[in-house]
Amino acid sequence: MARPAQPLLNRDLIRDTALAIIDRHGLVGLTMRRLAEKLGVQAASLYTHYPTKEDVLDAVANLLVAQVDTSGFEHGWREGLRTWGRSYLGALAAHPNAVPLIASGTGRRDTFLAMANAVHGGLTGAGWPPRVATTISGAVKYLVIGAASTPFASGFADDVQVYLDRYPHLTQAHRLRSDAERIDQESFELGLSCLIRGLEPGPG
Amino acid sequence: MARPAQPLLNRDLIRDTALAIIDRHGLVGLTMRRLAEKLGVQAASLYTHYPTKEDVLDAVANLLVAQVDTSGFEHGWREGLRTWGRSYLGALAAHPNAVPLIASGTGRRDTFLAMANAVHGGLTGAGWPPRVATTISGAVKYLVIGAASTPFASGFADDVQVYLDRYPHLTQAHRLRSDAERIDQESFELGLSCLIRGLEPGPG
DNA sequence: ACCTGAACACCGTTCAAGT
DNA sequence: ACCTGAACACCGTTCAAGT
Repeated sequence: MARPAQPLLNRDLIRDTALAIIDRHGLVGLTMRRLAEKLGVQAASLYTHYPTKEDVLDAVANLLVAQVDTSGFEHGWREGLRTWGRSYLGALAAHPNAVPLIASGTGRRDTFLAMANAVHGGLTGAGWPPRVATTISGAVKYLVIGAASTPFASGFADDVQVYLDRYPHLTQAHRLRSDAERIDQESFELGLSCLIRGLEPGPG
Repeated sequence: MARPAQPLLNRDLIRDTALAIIDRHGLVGLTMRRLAEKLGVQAASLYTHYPTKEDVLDAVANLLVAQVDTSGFEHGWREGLRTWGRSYLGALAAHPNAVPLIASGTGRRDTFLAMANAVHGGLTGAGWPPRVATTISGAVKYLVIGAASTPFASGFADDVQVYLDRYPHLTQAHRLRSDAERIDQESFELGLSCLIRGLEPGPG
Protein backbone atom coordinates (compact mmCIF):
# COMPACT_ATOMS: atom_id res chain seq x y z
CA MET A 1 0.00 0.00 0.00
CA ALA A 2 2.92 2.32 0.72
CA ARG A 3 1.40 5.64 1.73
CA PRO A 4 -2.30 5.25 2.51
CA ALA A 5 -4.83 7.98 1.71
CA GLN A 6 -5.67 8.17 5.38
CA PRO A 7 -2.82 7.62 7.87
CA LEU A 8 -3.19 4.32 9.68
CA LEU A 9 -1.31 5.41 12.78
CA ASN A 10 -0.83 8.34 15.08
CA ARG A 11 1.14 8.85 18.25
CA ASP A 12 -1.79 8.55 20.66
CA LEU A 13 -3.06 5.35 19.09
CA ILE A 14 0.37 3.77 19.29
CA ARG A 15 0.82 4.87 22.90
CA ASP A 16 -2.59 3.60 24.00
CA THR A 17 -2.08 0.27 22.27
CA ALA A 18 1.32 -0.06 23.90
CA LEU A 19 -0.24 0.45 27.32
CA ALA A 20 -2.90 -2.15 26.56
CA ILE A 21 -0.21 -4.68 25.65
CA ILE A 22 1.76 -3.84 28.80
CA ASP A 23 -1.37 -4.35 30.89
CA ARG A 24 -2.07 -7.73 29.34
CA HIS A 25 1.40 -9.14 28.71
CA GLY A 26 3.73 -7.19 30.96
CA LEU A 27 6.56 -4.84 30.15
CA VAL A 28 8.65 -7.62 28.63
CA GLY A 29 5.67 -8.59 26.48
CA LEU A 30 5.78 -5.29 24.66
CA THR A 31 7.82 -5.55 21.48
CA MET A 32 7.73 -3.25 18.50
CA ARG A 33 6.73 -6.18 16.33
CA ARG A 34 3.83 -7.16 18.55
CA LEU A 35 2.75 -3.56 18.87
CA ALA A 36 2.78 -3.23 15.09
CA GLU A 37 0.89 -6.48 14.64
CA LYS A 38 -1.87 -5.34 16.97
CA LEU A 39 -2.11 -2.17 14.93
CA GLY A 40 -2.25 -4.10 11.66
CA VAL A 41 0.99 -2.67 10.43
CA GLN A 42 4.67 -3.48 9.98
CA ALA A 43 7.12 -2.79 12.81
CA ALA A 44 9.12 -0.34 10.74
CA SER A 45 6.06 1.86 10.37
CA LEU A 46 6.13 2.76 14.04
CA TYR A 47 9.38 4.63 13.54
CA THR A 48 7.58 7.22 11.47
CA HIS A 49 5.83 8.35 14.66
CA TYR A 50 8.32 7.53 17.44
CA PRO A 51 12.08 7.63 16.94
CA THR A 52 12.70 4.75 19.38
CA LYS A 53 10.86 2.28 21.58
CA GLU A 54 12.11 4.30 24.53
CA ASP A 55 10.04 7.24 23.31
CA VAL A 56 6.93 5.06 23.17
CA LEU A 57 7.54 4.08 26.79
CA ASP A 58 8.05 7.72 27.73
CA ALA A 59 4.68 8.52 26.19
CA VAL A 60 3.05 5.76 28.24
CA ALA A 61 4.66 7.07 31.42
CA ASN A 62 3.48 10.58 30.68
CA LEU A 63 -0.04 9.31 30.08
CA LEU A 64 -0.22 7.78 33.54
CA VAL A 65 1.34 10.70 35.38
CA ALA A 66 -0.93 13.16 33.55
CA GLN A 67 -3.88 11.69 35.46
CA VAL A 68 -2.45 12.60 38.85
CA ASP A 69 -4.52 15.14 40.75
CA THR A 70 -2.64 18.02 42.36
CA SER A 71 -5.66 20.25 42.85
CA GLY A 72 -5.96 19.39 46.55
CA PHE A 73 -3.48 22.07 47.50
CA GLU A 74 -6.27 24.59 47.05
CA HIS A 75 -7.57 23.27 50.35
CA GLY A 76 -4.28 23.41 52.21
CA TRP A 77 -1.05 21.44 52.20
CA ARG A 78 -2.46 18.50 54.21
CA GLU A 79 -5.29 17.88 51.79
CA GLY A 80 -2.93 18.60 48.92
CA LEU A 81 -0.47 15.91 49.97
CA ARG A 82 -3.24 13.41 50.62
CA THR A 83 -4.95 13.98 47.29
CA TRP A 84 -1.68 13.95 45.40
CA GLY A 85 -0.32 10.82 47.05
CA ARG A 86 -3.52 8.83 46.71
CA SER A 87 -4.21 9.79 43.12
CA TYR A 88 -0.58 9.17 42.19
CA LEU A 89 -0.68 5.71 43.74
CA GLY A 90 -4.07 5.09 42.18
CA ALA A 91 -2.83 5.95 38.73
CA LEU A 92 0.08 3.54 39.09
CA ALA A 93 -1.88 0.76 40.77
CA ALA A 94 -4.27 0.76 37.82
CA HIS A 95 -1.36 -0.35 35.61
CA PRO A 96 0.98 -2.38 37.81
CA ASN A 97 2.98 -3.72 34.88
CA ALA A 98 3.86 -0.19 33.85
CA VAL A 99 5.10 0.93 37.26
CA PRO A 100 8.81 0.28 36.54
CA LEU A 101 8.54 2.89 33.79
CA ILE A 102 7.70 5.50 36.40
CA ALA A 103 9.79 4.07 39.24
CA SER A 104 13.10 4.28 37.40
CA GLY A 105 12.02 7.28 35.40
CA THR A 106 14.56 9.98 34.83
CA GLY A 107 12.16 12.72 35.75
CA ARG A 108 13.00 14.39 32.49
CA ARG A 109 9.50 13.90 31.14
CA ASP A 110 7.08 16.78 30.77
CA THR A 111 4.25 15.59 32.95
CA PHE A 112 6.67 14.61 35.71
CA LEU A 113 8.02 18.11 35.83
CA ALA A 114 4.55 19.61 35.68
CA MET A 115 3.49 17.43 38.61
CA ALA A 116 6.60 18.23 40.63
CA ASN A 117 6.08 21.89 39.88
CA ALA A 118 2.45 21.84 41.04
CA VAL A 119 3.31 20.03 44.26
CA HIS A 120 6.24 22.27 45.01
CA GLY A 121 4.12 25.33 44.33
CA GLY A 122 1.37 24.01 46.55
CA LEU A 123 3.74 23.48 49.46
CA THR A 124 5.63 26.73 49.15
CA GLY A 125 2.33 28.54 48.66
CA ALA A 126 1.23 27.13 52.00
CA GLY A 127 4.28 28.64 53.61
CA TRP A 128 6.82 25.80 53.57
CA PRO A 129 10.33 26.95 52.69
CA PRO A 130 11.42 25.68 49.26
CA ARG A 131 14.03 23.38 50.69
CA VAL A 132 11.59 21.77 53.12
CA ALA A 133 8.95 21.53 50.40
CA THR A 134 11.36 19.47 48.33
CA THR A 135 12.04 17.17 51.24
CA ILE A 136 8.36 16.69 52.02
CA SER A 137 7.35 15.97 48.44
CA GLY A 138 10.26 13.54 48.21
CA ALA A 139 9.04 11.55 51.19
CA VAL A 140 5.51 11.27 49.79
CA LYS A 141 6.89 10.28 46.41
CA TYR A 142 8.93 7.53 48.06
CA LEU A 143 5.81 6.13 49.70
CA VAL A 144 3.93 6.17 46.41
CA ILE A 145 6.70 4.63 44.33
CA GLY A 146 7.47 2.04 46.98
CA ALA A 147 3.84 1.07 47.40
CA ALA A 148 3.30 0.85 43.65
CA SER A 149 6.54 -1.04 43.01
CA THR A 150 6.36 -3.81 45.53
CA PRO A 151 2.77 -4.38 46.41
CA PHE A 152 2.54 -6.90 49.13
CA ALA A 153 0.42 -9.03 46.86
CA SER A 154 3.32 -9.64 44.51
CA GLY A 155 5.27 -11.75 46.97
CA PHE A 156 4.40 -14.74 49.09
CA ALA A 157 1.79 -15.80 46.63
CA ASP A 158 1.74 -19.32 45.37
CA ASP A 159 4.01 -21.77 47.07
CA VAL A 160 3.36 -20.69 50.61
CA GLN A 161 3.85 -24.13 52.07
CA VAL A 162 7.45 -24.17 50.96
CA TYR A 163 8.62 -21.61 53.49
CA LEU A 164 6.01 -21.86 56.18
CA ASP A 165 8.37 -23.80 58.40
CA ARG A 166 11.52 -21.93 57.48
CA TYR A 167 10.23 -18.47 58.26
CA PRO A 168 8.03 -18.91 61.32
CA HIS A 169 7.27 -15.23 61.84
CA LEU A 170 5.70 -14.90 58.43
CA THR A 171 3.09 -17.57 58.81
CA GLN A 172 0.54 -15.45 60.60
CA ALA A 173 0.36 -12.37 58.51
CA HIS A 174 1.46 -13.51 55.11
CA ARG A 175 -0.70 -16.50 54.56
CA LEU A 176 -3.69 -15.06 52.82
CA ARG A 177 -3.46 -13.39 49.47
CA SER A 178 -6.82 -11.82 50.16
CA ASP A 179 -5.18 -9.77 52.91
CA ALA A 180 -2.51 -8.41 50.62
CA GLU A 181 -4.50 -5.58 49.12
CA ARG A 182 -5.62 -4.33 52.51
CA ILE A 183 -2.06 -4.51 53.83
CA ASP A 184 -0.80 -2.45 50.89
CA GLN A 185 -3.47 0.14 51.49
CA GLU A 186 -2.85 0.30 55.23
CA SER A 187 0.94 0.60 54.94
CA PHE A 188 0.70 3.49 52.52
CA GLU A 189 -1.94 5.28 54.59
CA LEU A 190 0.07 4.72 57.75
CA GLY A 191 3.13 6.28 56.17
CA LEU A 192 1.17 9.18 54.73
CA SER A 193 -0.73 9.97 57.92
CA CYS A 194 2.39 9.71 60.09
CA LEU A 195 4.20 12.06 57.74
CA ILE A 196 1.45 14.67 57.77
CA ARG A 197 1.06 14.41 61.54
CA GLY A 198 4.83 14.66 61.92
CA LEU A 199 4.78 17.94 60.04
CA GLU A 200 2.32 19.55 62.42
CA PRO A 201 1.70 22.30 63.31
CA GLY A 202 2.74 23.29 59.82
CA PRO A 203 5.17 25.90 58.48
CA GLY A 204 6.31 28.81 60.56
CA MET B 1 38.98 -27.41 25.46
CA ALA B 2 35.60 -29.02 26.18
CA ARG B 3 35.69 -29.99 29.85
CA PRO B 4 38.62 -28.36 31.63
CA ALA B 5 40.54 -30.12 34.42
CA GLN B 6 39.59 -27.31 36.76
CA PRO B 7 36.12 -25.75 36.26
CA LEU B 8 36.40 -22.24 34.85
CA LEU B 9 33.16 -21.03 36.36
CA ASN B 10 31.05 -21.25 39.47
CA ARG B 11 27.82 -19.66 40.54
CA ASP B 12 29.34 -17.00 42.80
CA LEU B 13 31.85 -15.88 40.19
CA ILE B 14 29.14 -15.53 37.58
CA ARG B 15 26.90 -13.63 39.99
CA ASP B 16 29.64 -11.23 41.09
CA THR B 17 30.71 -10.55 37.52
CA ALA B 18 27.10 -9.89 36.57
CA LEU B 19 26.83 -7.30 39.32
CA ALA B 20 30.05 -5.64 38.19
CA ILE B 21 28.67 -5.35 34.66
CA ILE B 22 25.38 -3.96 35.95
CA ASP B 23 27.27 -1.38 38.00
CA ARG B 24 29.31 -0.26 35.02
CA HIS B 25 26.92 -0.64 32.10
CA GLY B 26 23.46 -0.70 33.63
CA LEU B 27 20.85 -3.40 33.72
CA VAL B 28 20.35 -3.26 29.96
CA GLY B 29 24.09 -3.60 29.50
CA LEU B 30 24.09 -7.04 31.04
CA THR B 31 23.80 -9.71 28.38
CA MET B 32 24.68 -13.35 28.66
CA ARG B 33 27.18 -12.92 25.86
CA ARG B 34 28.90 -9.99 27.50
CA LEU B 35 28.91 -11.77 30.83
CA ALA B 36 30.51 -14.81 29.20
CA GLU B 37 33.05 -12.67 27.40
CA LYS B 38 34.15 -11.02 30.63
CA LEU B 39 34.57 -14.50 32.10
CA GLY B 40 36.60 -15.70 29.11
CA VAL B 41 34.01 -18.24 28.13
CA GLN B 42 31.21 -18.88 25.66
CA ALA B 43 27.67 -17.76 26.46
CA ALA B 44 26.33 -21.28 26.38
CA SER B 45 28.66 -22.25 29.22
CA LEU B 46 26.73 -20.09 31.66
CA TYR B 47 23.75 -22.37 31.37
CA THR B 48 25.65 -25.13 33.10
CA HIS B 49 25.47 -23.05 36.27
CA TYR B 50 22.26 -21.04 35.93
CA PRO B 51 19.21 -22.32 34.09
CA THR B 52 18.22 -18.84 32.86
CA LYS B 53 19.35 -15.23 32.91
CA GLU B 54 16.50 -14.58 35.32
CA ASP B 55 18.20 -16.87 37.83
CA VAL B 56 21.44 -14.90 37.53
CA LEU B 57 19.52 -11.72 38.29
CA ASP B 58 17.85 -13.42 41.26
CA ALA B 59 21.28 -14.31 42.61
CA VAL B 60 22.38 -10.68 42.29
CA ALA B 61 19.26 -9.50 44.10
CA ASN B 62 19.84 -11.98 46.89
CA LEU B 63 23.45 -10.85 47.21
CA LEU B 64 22.38 -7.27 47.85
CA VAL B 65 19.57 -8.09 50.25
CA ALA B 66 21.80 -10.47 52.20
CA GLN B 67 23.82 -7.46 53.36
CA VAL B 68 20.87 -5.83 55.07
CA ASP B 69 21.24 -5.55 58.83
CA THR B 70 18.24 -6.58 60.93
CA SER B 71 20.13 -6.94 64.18
CA GLY B 72 18.94 -3.58 65.51
CA PHE B 73 15.75 -5.09 66.84
CA GLU B 74 17.79 -6.38 69.75
CA HIS B 75 17.73 -2.80 70.97
CA GLY B 76 14.03 -2.26 70.52
CA TRP B 77 11.68 -1.75 67.60
CA ARG B 78 12.64 1.91 67.04
CA GLU B 79 16.33 1.13 66.65
CA GLY B 80 15.40 -1.98 64.71
CA LEU B 81 13.41 -0.07 62.13
CA ARG B 82 16.08 2.61 61.84
CA THR B 83 18.94 0.15 61.38
CA TRP B 84 16.95 -1.98 58.98
CA GLY B 85 15.74 0.91 56.84
CA ARG B 86 19.10 2.62 56.62
CA SER B 87 21.12 -0.49 55.86
CA TYR B 88 18.52 -1.62 53.31
CA LEU B 89 18.67 1.72 51.55
CA GLY B 90 22.45 1.73 51.84
CA ALA B 91 22.74 -1.68 50.19
CA LEU B 92 20.58 -0.54 47.28
CA ALA B 93 22.15 2.89 46.91
CA ALA B 94 25.55 1.22 46.53
CA HIS B 95 24.26 -0.38 43.31
CA PRO B 96 21.71 2.01 41.84
CA ASN B 97 21.59 0.23 38.50
CA ALA B 98 20.49 -2.96 40.23
CA VAL B 99 17.64 -1.39 42.19
CA PRO B 100 14.91 -2.34 39.69
CA LEU B 101 15.79 -5.97 40.39
CA ILE B 102 14.76 -5.49 44.00
CA ALA B 103 12.00 -2.94 43.42
CA SER B 104 9.93 -5.17 41.18
CA GLY B 105 11.07 -8.34 42.86
CA THR B 106 8.51 -11.00 43.47
CA GLY B 107 9.58 -11.50 47.06
CA ARG B 108 9.95 -15.17 46.36
CA ARG B 109 13.69 -15.09 46.90
CA ASP B 110 15.30 -16.63 49.94
CA THR B 111 17.04 -13.62 51.40
CA PHE B 112 13.93 -11.49 50.95
CA LEU B 113 11.93 -13.91 53.01
CA ALA B 114 14.65 -14.16 55.62
CA MET B 115 14.75 -10.38 55.91
CA ALA B 116 10.97 -10.07 56.10
CA ASN B 117 10.94 -12.81 58.69
CA ALA B 118 13.55 -11.09 60.84
CA VAL B 119 11.79 -7.76 60.70
CA HIS B 120 8.42 -9.26 61.44
CA GLY B 121 9.87 -11.21 64.32
CA GLY B 122 11.54 -8.10 65.66
CA LEU B 123 8.30 -6.14 65.64
CA THR B 124 6.07 -8.83 67.07
CA GLY B 125 8.75 -9.60 69.64
CA ALA B 126 8.53 -5.98 70.74
CA GLY B 127 4.83 -6.39 71.27
CA TRP B 128 3.28 -5.21 68.01
CA PRO B 129 0.38 -7.38 66.86
CA PRO B 130 1.25 -9.38 63.73
CA ARG B 131 -1.12 -7.46 61.55
CA VAL B 132 0.25 -4.11 62.65
CA ALA B 133 3.81 -5.38 62.32
CA THR B 134 3.13 -6.17 58.69
CA THR B 135 1.73 -2.72 58.10
CA ILE B 136 4.68 -1.01 59.76
CA SER B 137 7.32 -2.99 57.91
CA GLY B 138 5.46 -2.30 54.69
CA ALA B 139 5.62 1.45 55.22
CA VAL B 140 9.37 1.36 55.90
CA LYS B 141 9.90 -0.84 52.88
CA TYR B 142 8.01 1.65 50.72
CA LEU B 143 10.29 4.45 51.88
CA VAL B 144 13.39 2.39 51.12
CA ILE B 145 12.27 1.20 47.70
CA GLY B 146 11.00 4.61 46.76
CA ALA B 147 14.17 6.36 47.86
CA ALA B 148 16.36 3.82 46.08
CA SER B 149 14.27 3.79 42.90
CA THR B 150 13.93 7.46 42.15
CA PRO B 151 16.77 9.27 43.78
CA PHE B 152 16.30 12.94 43.34
CA ALA B 153 19.63 13.04 41.59
CA SER B 154 18.31 11.01 38.69
CA GLY B 155 16.00 13.73 37.48
CA PHE B 156 16.49 17.37 36.63
CA ALA B 157 20.09 16.71 35.78
CA ASP B 158 21.50 18.07 32.60
CA ASP B 159 19.32 20.36 30.57
CA VAL B 160 18.09 22.50 33.44
CA GLN B 161 17.73 25.62 31.36
CA VAL B 162 15.12 23.96 29.19
CA TYR B 163 12.42 23.99 31.81
CA LEU B 164 13.51 26.75 34.14
CA ASP B 165 10.93 29.11 32.69
CA ARG B 166 8.19 26.55 32.19
CA TYR B 167 8.17 25.26 35.77
CA PRO B 168 8.80 28.30 37.93
CA HIS B 169 8.38 26.56 41.27
CA LEU B 170 11.20 24.18 40.54
CA THR B 171 13.86 26.74 39.91
CA GLN B 172 14.80 27.26 43.51
CA ALA B 173 15.12 23.78 44.82
CA HIS B 174 16.02 21.75 41.78
CA ARG B 175 18.82 23.69 40.32
CA LEU B 176 21.84 22.16 41.89
CA ARG B 177 22.79 18.58 41.39
CA SER B 178 25.04 18.84 44.41
CA ASP B 179 21.94 19.26 46.54
CA ALA B 180 20.34 16.11 45.24
CA GLU B 181 22.11 13.67 47.49
CA ARG B 182 21.30 15.65 50.61
CA ILE B 183 17.66 15.96 49.52
CA ASP B 184 17.40 12.21 49.03
CA GLN B 185 18.88 11.61 52.45
CA GLU B 186 16.62 14.16 54.14
CA SER B 187 13.42 12.93 52.51
CA PHE B 188 14.05 9.37 53.60
CA GLU B 189 15.00 10.36 57.13
CA LEU B 190 11.97 12.62 57.36
CA GLY B 191 9.68 9.79 56.37
CA LEU B 192 11.36 7.33 58.71
CA SER B 193 11.40 9.63 61.74
CA CYS B 194 7.80 10.72 61.20
CA LEU B 195 6.74 7.10 61.01
CA ILE B 196 8.52 6.10 64.20
CA ARG B 197 7.23 9.16 66.01
CA GLY B 198 3.75 8.46 64.72
CA LEU B 199 3.91 5.00 66.26
CA GLU B 200 4.60 6.30 69.75
CA PRO B 201 4.11 5.40 72.50
CA GLY B 202 4.55 1.92 71.05
CA PRO B 203 2.48 -1.24 71.23
CA GLY B 204 -0.14 -1.78 73.89
C1' DA C 1 4.55 12.13 4.72
C1' DC C 2 3.63 7.36 5.62
C1' DC C 3 4.04 2.49 5.07
C1' DT C 4 6.53 -1.88 3.21
C1' DG C 5 10.02 -5.54 2.76
C1' DA C 6 14.34 -6.89 3.52
C1' DA C 7 18.25 -6.54 5.91
C1' DC C 8 21.60 -5.70 10.00
C1' DA C 9 23.52 -6.58 14.39
C1' DC C 10 22.05 -8.17 18.21
C1' DC C 11 19.45 -11.20 21.95
C1' DG C 12 18.37 -15.67 25.27
C1' DT C 13 18.47 -20.36 24.86
C1' DT C 14 19.16 -25.21 23.02
C1' DC C 15 21.78 -29.12 21.79
C1' DA C 16 24.84 -32.38 19.82
C1' DA C 17 29.61 -32.95 20.33
C1' DG C 18 33.85 -33.22 22.71
C1' DT C 19 36.74 -34.46 27.16
C1' DA D 1 30.14 -32.58 34.79
C1' DC D 2 31.62 -28.68 32.07
C1' DC D 3 32.62 -26.16 27.98
C1' DT D 4 32.27 -25.36 22.69
C1' DG D 5 30.26 -24.20 18.18
C1' DA D 6 26.48 -23.75 15.62
C1' DA D 7 21.94 -23.05 15.30
C1' DC D 8 17.00 -21.31 16.42
C1' DA D 9 13.58 -17.88 17.06
C1' DC D 10 13.49 -13.69 18.40
C1' DC D 11 14.78 -8.51 19.19
C1' DG D 12 15.24 -2.94 17.93
C1' DT D 13 16.38 -0.35 14.20
C1' DT D 14 17.68 1.18 9.35
C1' DC D 15 16.84 2.14 4.67
C1' DA D 16 15.81 2.03 -0.11
C1' DA D 17 11.58 1.73 -2.43
C1' DG D 18 6.89 2.71 -3.32
C1' DT D 19 2.68 6.14 -3.44
